[in-house]
Amino acid sequence: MDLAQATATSGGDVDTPVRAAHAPISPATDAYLSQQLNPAQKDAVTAPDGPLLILAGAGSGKTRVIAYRIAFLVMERKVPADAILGVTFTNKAAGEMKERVEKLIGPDARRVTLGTFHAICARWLRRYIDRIGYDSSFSIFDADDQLTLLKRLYADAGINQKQFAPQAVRAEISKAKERLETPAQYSRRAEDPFQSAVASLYRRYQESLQEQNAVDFDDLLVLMLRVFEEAPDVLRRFQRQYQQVLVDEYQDVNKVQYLLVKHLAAGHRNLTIVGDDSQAIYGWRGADVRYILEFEHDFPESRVVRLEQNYRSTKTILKAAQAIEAGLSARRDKRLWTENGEGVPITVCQAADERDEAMFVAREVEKLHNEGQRYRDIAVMYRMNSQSRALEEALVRRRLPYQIVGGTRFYERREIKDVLAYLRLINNPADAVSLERIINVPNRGIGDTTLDQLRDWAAALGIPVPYTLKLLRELDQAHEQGTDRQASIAPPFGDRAKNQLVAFARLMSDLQEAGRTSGLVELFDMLLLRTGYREYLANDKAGEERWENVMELRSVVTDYAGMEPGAGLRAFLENASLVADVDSLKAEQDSITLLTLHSAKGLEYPVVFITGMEEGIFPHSRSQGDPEQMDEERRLCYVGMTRAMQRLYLVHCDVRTVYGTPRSGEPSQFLASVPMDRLHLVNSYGMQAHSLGGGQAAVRTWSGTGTTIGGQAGGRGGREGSGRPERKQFGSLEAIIQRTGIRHGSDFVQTASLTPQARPTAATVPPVRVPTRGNAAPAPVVAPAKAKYAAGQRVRHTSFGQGTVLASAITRRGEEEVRVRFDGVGEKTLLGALAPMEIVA
DNA sequence: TAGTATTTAATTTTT
DNA sequence: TTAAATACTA
Repeated sequence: MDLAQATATSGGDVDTPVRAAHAPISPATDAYLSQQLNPAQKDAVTAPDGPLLILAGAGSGKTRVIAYRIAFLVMERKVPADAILGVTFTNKAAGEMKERVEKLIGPDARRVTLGTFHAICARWLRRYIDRIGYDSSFSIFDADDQLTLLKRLYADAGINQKQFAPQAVRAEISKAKERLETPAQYSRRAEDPFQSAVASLYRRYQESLQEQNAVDFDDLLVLMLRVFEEAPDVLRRFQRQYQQVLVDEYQDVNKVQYLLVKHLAAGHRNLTIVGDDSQAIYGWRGADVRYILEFEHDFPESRVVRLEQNYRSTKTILKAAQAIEAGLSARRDKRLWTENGEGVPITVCQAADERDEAMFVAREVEKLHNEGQRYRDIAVMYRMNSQSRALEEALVRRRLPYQIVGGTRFYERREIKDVLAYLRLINNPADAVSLERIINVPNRGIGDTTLDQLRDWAAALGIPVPYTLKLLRELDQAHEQGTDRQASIAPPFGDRAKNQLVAFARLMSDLQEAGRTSGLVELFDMLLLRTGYREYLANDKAGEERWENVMELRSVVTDYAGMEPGAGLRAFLENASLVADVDSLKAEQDSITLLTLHSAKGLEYPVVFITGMEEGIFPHSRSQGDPEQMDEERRLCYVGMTRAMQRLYLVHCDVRTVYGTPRSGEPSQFLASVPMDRLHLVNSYGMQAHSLGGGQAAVRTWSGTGTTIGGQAGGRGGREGSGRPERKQFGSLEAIIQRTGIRHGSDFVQTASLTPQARPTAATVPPVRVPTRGNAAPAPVVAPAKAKYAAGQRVRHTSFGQGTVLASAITRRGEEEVRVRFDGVGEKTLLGALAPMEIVA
């Protein structure tokens, strides 16, 4: 029996008032819920109207609870489905929620409003943004568009890019918006030169957005809030429509989202929020845990339900995660427990470097798969997207199927952005950022000079750039018809440039016409055809693949084929702007999932690997020194570990190559928090790491002295007391030269890194080919007249002892690369300056 | 103007 | 390592 049947059999309630909020629950429903839910979950689901705070620990079944509560509200409390508003963190979560509710109450579920804050606000703004001076065909700018716009504004504001990184300015503006500061308010607060620069940029930025009828991600929320505040009738409408508001992941809500929720629930106060302060990981995005911690302050009459039984993880995993949690400096008291078994110990692996780490993961995955584990049950997580590369390589090499979340996202690919820019411009002719993106893509001979002239002309006329194009077309048309018409200021272009501009303007106007009349798929095809985009891609190295991506986009477009021309385009664009990476995760596909710890929020897997458990990586170096940020890293670790159901692997490397240079890394402090009796220590071959000895020694290694750089050569692992050799890093070329004793200009030079003055002519030093590491193609370099090491030489290294030089070469970087066989240790390739060796004989 | 060569800079996490 | 900005050449 499902909930629908249960309530149906309870009978007789149909005539009772629409919302009998505190009415007793019908016995049938009650019995059904008791059977489906534990007592706390049932309390949460059946809680009476009014503010409700559900503190849901990891794996405590909160999605289930929200779905049941929505179903309960509809079926038992007779709240119309379209009077329920549910906010989730991702679109995927919204989709899943909808499915679950549909299973409980049937097709009515589709009338529930479910989505992310951004998606919901975008939808609402389409209807009401005209109240605050925008047009409903507004473009949504992503971070990339924001940067493009900012860079454009730099010149106008007389600021140069070297001084203040556009990235930093973008982040600062975003923060200001999250605090609801207008440019004027920000300007008043500005103290240092950076802030003054931002103040002026922020003002122009916002003006420019409005001028081109565009909004950024923050605006979606901020402007919706403004609508609420400036158009009370709209707010009242929403308040009336949504009798019940539910918000998931409330610990990651920011000020604007908080205020939106508060406004919506202000009348009836039927607000259900769900969250876990220990899982707050978006502080950097303006989220503030205080909103969940102080919920009861905000809503004194609120009811609190704690979900403390974990159904997901083994006792071992839960204990370990709680040990991480216990290290937080501030948290709400919780007691998460589980009836699940102890399970297997957590595996901690010490790998040599990221390739070794990836190897370990791949090998382990293979082993598990041979034991019957499905690939789709396995996830590999990391702190930064850049860490995925080595993992991918290893998985490809072993031919293991995987899907990756994030990285270069589909919608951020150049070809996709190009096509989207066309579509955006068709939808919103004022969109200058899109216009400038594609005005010369494919090449139309409209270069920088022409573009500058166009902008100057627009400025002189005092109209936005996109309209000057329209004007130019009209002038041209008038000219052809003999009814000559003059612009107040004559267009400054040469004939060639003018013709190209007019042709482009015609093209766009034709496409815009098609946008109004044709279906979306026809429009899409026409756009590709008329622009010659395919031919353009043919010249590209990766043209084939790019074209496939365009075709993939076309298949997405077909989903909107049935809609009205304008509306379909709008819906498609909106969706394209707001999809998150996790949204595209395919659960059905049997493949390993690679994703960042942040994207892993809300997901669960039987087997979880967390890689890069090193100081500086996780916790990230940018967080070190700031207790609040360190707490957030720790919560992130907690989130990651609690994704695991049965098996958890924590992997760290001795050496990791960051931006091309290897660095030694100490094991993450988080590893030291994990109770030793829950661990199984291995090397990258999955073998028990004897050298780590008893737990105590290992813990000491982790928390204190660190491990040896490249210590994998012999007995892998941190030998207690071996100490950590000083961190040796390549600095400037000067430093290299100093350290290696090679003088540039005379002894050797290589072309790429040296200053032009020092670059020799080809005649003086003939290029030779030298062997490089691995099987990579030999790098063409200039032969050193005198390298430090020569084949056959005996050398001594601080970590590896004595050895014999096999070969030596100067790399493109100007580093001397030396291959040495160390006595009893095998062959190693070393960069001279990274690991200087003493020449013995 | 377009294409190529070279230099420089940047690297957290995302709706 | 690589993307993006810049300089240079055809």
